[in-house]
Amino acid sequence: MKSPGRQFKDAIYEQFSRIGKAVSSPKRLEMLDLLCQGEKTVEALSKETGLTLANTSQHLQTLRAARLVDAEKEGLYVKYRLADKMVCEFFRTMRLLAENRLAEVEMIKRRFLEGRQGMEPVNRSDLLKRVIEGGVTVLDVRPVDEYRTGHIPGALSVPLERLKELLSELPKDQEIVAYCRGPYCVLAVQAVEMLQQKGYEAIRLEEGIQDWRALGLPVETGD
Amino acid sequence: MKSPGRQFKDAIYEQFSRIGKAVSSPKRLEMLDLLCQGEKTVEALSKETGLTLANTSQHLQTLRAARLVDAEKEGLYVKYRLADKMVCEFFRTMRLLAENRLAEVEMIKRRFLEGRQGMEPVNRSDLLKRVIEGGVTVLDVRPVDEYRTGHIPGALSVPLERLKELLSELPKDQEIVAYCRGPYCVLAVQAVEMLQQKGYEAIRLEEGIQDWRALGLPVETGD
DNA sequence: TATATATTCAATAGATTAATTGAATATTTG
DNA sequence: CAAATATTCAATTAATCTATTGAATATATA
Repeated sequence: MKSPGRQFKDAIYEQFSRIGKAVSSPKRLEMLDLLCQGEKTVEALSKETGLTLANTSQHLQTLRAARLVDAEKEGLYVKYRLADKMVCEFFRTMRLLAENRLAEVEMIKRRFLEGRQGMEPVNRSDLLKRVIEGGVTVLDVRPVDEYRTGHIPGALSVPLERLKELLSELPKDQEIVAYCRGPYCVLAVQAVEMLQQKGYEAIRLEEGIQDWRALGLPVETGD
Repeated sequence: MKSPGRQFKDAIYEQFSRIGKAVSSPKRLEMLDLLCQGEKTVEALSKETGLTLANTSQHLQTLRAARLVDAEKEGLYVKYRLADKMVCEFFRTMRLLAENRLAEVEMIKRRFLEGRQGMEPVNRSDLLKRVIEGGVTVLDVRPVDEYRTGHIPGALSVPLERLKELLSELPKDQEIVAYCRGPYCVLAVQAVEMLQQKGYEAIRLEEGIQDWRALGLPVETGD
């Protein structure tokens, strides 16, 4: 019936579509984004995404079937991690494509940030330069384990939940730059809001550690 | 109910998943791959993919809804093309990810090539070098319009259907290297089979023009 | 203006997928 | 060994997607 060439193509694109199917669900994409920050337990992913445990587990198994993530049992927990650094790059490419092609992404972002943190449309490359050159206090407001996996050199680890208690240790005379997982993580937004309320001059860096790395900038690991 | 942060994330990843859904169908992936070679009419894509016209049109509209392709009516035909060069890069990243992570891809390829063209596992970088340096006759066996959109410098345009009639113009004393759209296009495989039957020393270059470009090599356009 | 051609639209049936729920399994801790 | 915890499995329902068919639209040609 079908020519050998046709059968071959069908089989090949069928395989490619396994990747596509894996990244066709919003929740799975959110999980991949989170896993780009480092390994996570099912429970942690469940909390972050707002899905039930069973549901989270099922999505993770879909991702695993597409060979995008690996699972390993460690004691009572199962830890999931990206199967390859390439997955992270792929996700980033997809993210950039969506940002470039889908006007809705920019709109949703703008609507969310409206009214928050003074709405000032920061000059991003200028802010990046200041972060690179120093002279500002850089806060990494993600959970500690994500900080340990990789952070901007010189950044202080101040997880959002601990920000209040650590406020006293921050310099009042220097501008504070907070960053988190990337443009679609709200941790830094919340941190900046709190800091501004307390009278600090604080600003958010949209870039996450993946973007930082993609710019060819050095990444620090450990404490 | 949902926190603003949660609503924001849901909306954003929902948008990202539009891209994922678009590339979750084997046939749509095949179409994207074809469109990476240049613009095509609905009819042309229908013939290449083996889908009915109505079906092809529907898939193209799905791709257009995800803003991956653009359509333009030209006379009696509607021409579809990639909405952005980025789409091609994204597809390539996805292809490479699938090749790296899904062992099945390599298996399917091996099974198809088994028994054909002597099965010799060519040293690919060596072959590329010979193509770059010259000393071999390079044939582009894709349709002429794809050749015009971009081809390996110095390659001769010999569409597979015209290969038989153009045989006499090929040098018998030089090795012939045939290439087509890439590793999952069968045109070059068929060309090499025919050439070998006719007594030529012919070999297939797996790389398509996208891979060639990604290697930073120059691309020639026009005739 | 009538006809042919290329494409799209609309309706349908069958297949696949996601969320939900409750039960089952496996590991650790008391 | 029993209880607690983390994860997975299985079954169900609702929603979504794909392929198919036949009709409708739009452009070009005779």
